[in-house]
Amino acid sequence: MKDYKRIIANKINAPLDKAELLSYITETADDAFGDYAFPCFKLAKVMRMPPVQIALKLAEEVELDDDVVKVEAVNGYLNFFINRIEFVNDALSEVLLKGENFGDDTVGSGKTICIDYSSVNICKSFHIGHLSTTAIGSSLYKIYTALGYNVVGINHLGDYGTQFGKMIVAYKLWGNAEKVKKDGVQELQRLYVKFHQEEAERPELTDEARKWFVKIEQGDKEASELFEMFKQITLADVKEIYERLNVKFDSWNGESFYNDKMREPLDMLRGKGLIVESQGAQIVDLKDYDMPPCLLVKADGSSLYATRDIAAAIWRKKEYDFDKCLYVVAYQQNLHFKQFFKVLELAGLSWAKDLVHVAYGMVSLEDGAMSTRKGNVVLLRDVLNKAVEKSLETIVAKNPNLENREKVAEQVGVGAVLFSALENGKIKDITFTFDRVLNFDGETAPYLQYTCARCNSIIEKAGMSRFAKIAHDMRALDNGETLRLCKLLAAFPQAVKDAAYKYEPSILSGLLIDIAQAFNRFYIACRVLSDNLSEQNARLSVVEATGIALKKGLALLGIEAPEKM
RNA sequence: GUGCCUGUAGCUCAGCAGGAUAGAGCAACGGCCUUCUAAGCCGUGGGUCGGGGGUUCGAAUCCCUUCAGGCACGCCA
Repeated sequence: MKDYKRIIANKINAPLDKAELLSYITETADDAFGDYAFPCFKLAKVMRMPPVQIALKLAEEVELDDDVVKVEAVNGYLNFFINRIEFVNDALSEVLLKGENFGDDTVGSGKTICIDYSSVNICKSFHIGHLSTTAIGSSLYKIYTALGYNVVGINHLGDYGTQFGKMIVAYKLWGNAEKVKKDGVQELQRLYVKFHQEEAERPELTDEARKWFVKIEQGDKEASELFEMFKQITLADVKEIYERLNVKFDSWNGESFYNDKMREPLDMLRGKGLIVESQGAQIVDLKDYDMPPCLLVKADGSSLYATRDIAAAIWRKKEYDFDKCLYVVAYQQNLHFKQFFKVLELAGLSWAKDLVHVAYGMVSLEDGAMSTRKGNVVLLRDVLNKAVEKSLETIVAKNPNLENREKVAEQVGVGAVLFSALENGKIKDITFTFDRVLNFDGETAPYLQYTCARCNSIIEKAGMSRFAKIAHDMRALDNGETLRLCKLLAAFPQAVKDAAYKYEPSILSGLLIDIAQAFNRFYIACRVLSDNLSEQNARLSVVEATGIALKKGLALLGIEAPEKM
């Protein structure tokens, strides 16, 4: 694609640094104003003239050519009209040429990026509170991969802590192998909830749990076997969910993996004189940085969350030599990440700056916060099932002859759920409601998928004619609908990069919605299939390019696009 | 109390390295299936951009202040 901003900047004869001039050039708010604009207000002082006059003067001096075909001075703006037909042709050619590689790049080649996401807790069922980290992390995984990065997806399992001692106690008191085998995590969850209910009145259970946790750590046979069973049951459960969500990991090294990897980092920090003793615990004082201290060793000698994360960061740097390591974790933990990043920085590890906390907002229910302990959760499985069920109902009602209806219903239902976690800025809190997730109209995944299916349908109906060697009649593309759509298609590659660098998949999902809207307007305004094959071929290229972009965009969000729906 | 985040239409949000009349979707109401999938398209109503100052030719966007909500703040993760 041509760099129109630069081309235009070179045509403006203003007393300004070229780079500065270039930075002022913007896209117009409305196609009626042209395609690019240069506001002349900043020049008023330098040139000692009113902006309106400056614009008029500069307009006279602009040399028009094949790229920039018209210039207008309006209200102090210098408005440029580019060769729109050529632009449309270039934009479409770019998409069609790249095909399924559209939006891909090589900026990341030779670089490695670790993404810590989803990170489920053993013995806890997968609920909607886990959806954001999973969907955002998975999408970033796919986006960075498309940009050429070597990506390592890490599921940092929550598989360490006294809660597993509690689970063993609960299991021995109220559970049995048969039930656990049959009901899986649901049963583990029930036991977990029951323990916390009983614990309130029987504090001795807490001590018992601590003892069992110590046994796990010491490798006691019974304790280890039970813990391992809990772990396998949980993993079998979540892997089924990941399968449906099309989410993948390269590493399942969780917290327990770092049990024997904390001594070295601690020694290193001590060696640098960073660790001091305070109230029996060992801490890194962060007063100078306006933060509370970072606790690394408890008074009883055991490690903490931060210790483990420090060990994990160091291990990952050694193992993967990452250029960046992302942690897709809710903003609740802002301080924790700031603290342990700072500790690594103070330790003189230059790569500490490459650790990034990708924070996202909290999910709550209409009646308040979710709590696994209280059993007040909405399971993701149930949400997915409801969405798929609704999708199937819609298919039966609207397209009863559709082949593979179950498969399509799964793609649409799951897509709708995933999209609900990717459509808005990630920092926003979300109140979960079925109404929101089960809405398939408007700015939703089903809308994108539907638009995609429309594209496929037209192309299928056109049949072989699109390969006919008839020149495209570009006049068929000389309209506002096509121009707007092509501008959005041209913005796709940069949106993929912005989404990556801002850790914000919603930048991409937002563009996809805009593309789909623009296409549907094009669809209504411009008939594609026609006896006039040269006109049809021209418009068919718009349809095909849109289909490619939408399918690719959805794939980068982790959402499948059914051929038909 | 201190720190961080959020506040834009009834609801959910976009816009926030300042720029031309503040945009979508949902909900409401009214249209459009004898031509490409109506999970769609078009139209109508609806906004003191939380409030108040300031900087600027120009502020939803930058600065200050204030209010409201969320989160976090030493031996959980």
